Amino acid sequence: MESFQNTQPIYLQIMNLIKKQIATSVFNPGQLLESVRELAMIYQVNPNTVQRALSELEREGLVRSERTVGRYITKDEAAIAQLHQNLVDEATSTYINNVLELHLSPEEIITTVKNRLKGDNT
Amino acid sequence: MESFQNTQPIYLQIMNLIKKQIATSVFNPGQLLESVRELAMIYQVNPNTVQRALSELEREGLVRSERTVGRYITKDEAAIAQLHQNLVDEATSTYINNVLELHLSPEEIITTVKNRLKGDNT
DNA sequence: ATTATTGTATTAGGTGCTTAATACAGTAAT
DNA sequence: ATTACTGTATTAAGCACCTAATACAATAAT
Repeated sequence: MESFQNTQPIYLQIMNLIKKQIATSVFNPGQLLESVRELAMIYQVNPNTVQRALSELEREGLVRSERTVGRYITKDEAAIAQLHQNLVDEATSTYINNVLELHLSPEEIITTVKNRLKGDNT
Repeated sequence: MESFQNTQPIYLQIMNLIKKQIATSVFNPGQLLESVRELAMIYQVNPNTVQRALSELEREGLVRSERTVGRYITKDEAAIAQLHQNLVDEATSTYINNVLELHLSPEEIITTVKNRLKGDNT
């Protein structure tokens, strides 16, 4: 049960979602993933779209497929730690670039983040 | 002369680009904008794509078109200030949500941002 | 052996985005 | 008046993404 934006390909959004779940141990190393058809039901999308997302994740080495059994999350915990770090770094870089382009000073950026964390505005 | 991602519609990327330029006074209030055909040359895209982006910006009240003269940036400086604030808020919300989902604590978020600002990693 | 599940592949159709090629009406300058 | 520029509109084509409907080979459980 997930909803997706229409401004970005769904298969990319699913990839990012699963990456986050791997990086935060929602899926544990070596764990068997839900089947393509199950995930398609959960996400309310076509099985082909899930297949596309998982194939890309496999190409990146984060999951591997056992042809008639299912898909497993990688056991490589170092790779998972690296994934987590990359996701944090990428998000941070994107954000800092954005607000620098909006002419915020480093001090203003810090206070902006602090204020948002205080207010807990989700 | 701009390059765009292929994961998001170009007209949306152009909208965001122009919004930033309005919010940071690259374009001043009331200023005449480059023509559709000029912008298409600059961005290396089809005039129709620029037209689409500018139409949406007009719908949001940020530019207005003088039918056979050109397009003007809004004179409403309060609206521009509001635009700037909205862009900052939206970027910050998106970022905080992202890193919270990655299980970073508020303290870790602050130090991550500070470190990135120190390192000046663009 | 049969049944249900797995990943994978194929075909067809629909939609949105982008490009290309024109065209038109109105303004400004010569 | 002519010329060159505006925004705007239309048509056709191509492409990526998504869906729907199947199908197949291999595994696991009964």
